[in-house]
Amino acid sequence: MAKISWNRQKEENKDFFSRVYEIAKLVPHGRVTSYGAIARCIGSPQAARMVGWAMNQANSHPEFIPAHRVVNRTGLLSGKHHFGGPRVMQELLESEGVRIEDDRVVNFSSLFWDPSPELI
DNA sequence: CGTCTGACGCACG
DNA sequence: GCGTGCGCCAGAC
Repeated sequence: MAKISWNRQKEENKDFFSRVYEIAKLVPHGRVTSYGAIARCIGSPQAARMVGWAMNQANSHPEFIPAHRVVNRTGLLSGKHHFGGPRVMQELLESEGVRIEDDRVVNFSSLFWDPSPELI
């Protein structure tokens, strides 16, 4: 039983990551979403931290993942230190027209893109 | 195997 | 609106 459930667990984890990346790729240019929103969207509302981990691993993913469009629920650029430099994430967002003030997305509630209704 | 650590979110004050 | 504490769960050591 151990081995089978272990493999199943492994597959579910892989599926989880794949779904996270799939959602992240759907975020429109110039819009942002949150880790928790992605987690809710794939049916694991308490896995927001895992979404963060998935974004951390997004570099090694073969496809391009716009991880800079994913921020925390307050619009804070909590992952900016993982883009090679502390300013990279902000510059990427600003290049898309998203204004940043004090590491926070300006007008976050309007720019927020909720994946749950859109994905269906 | 126990413990710590987070790119989180929520409740509480 | 902000700081603190806690639950969450996969990895690192």
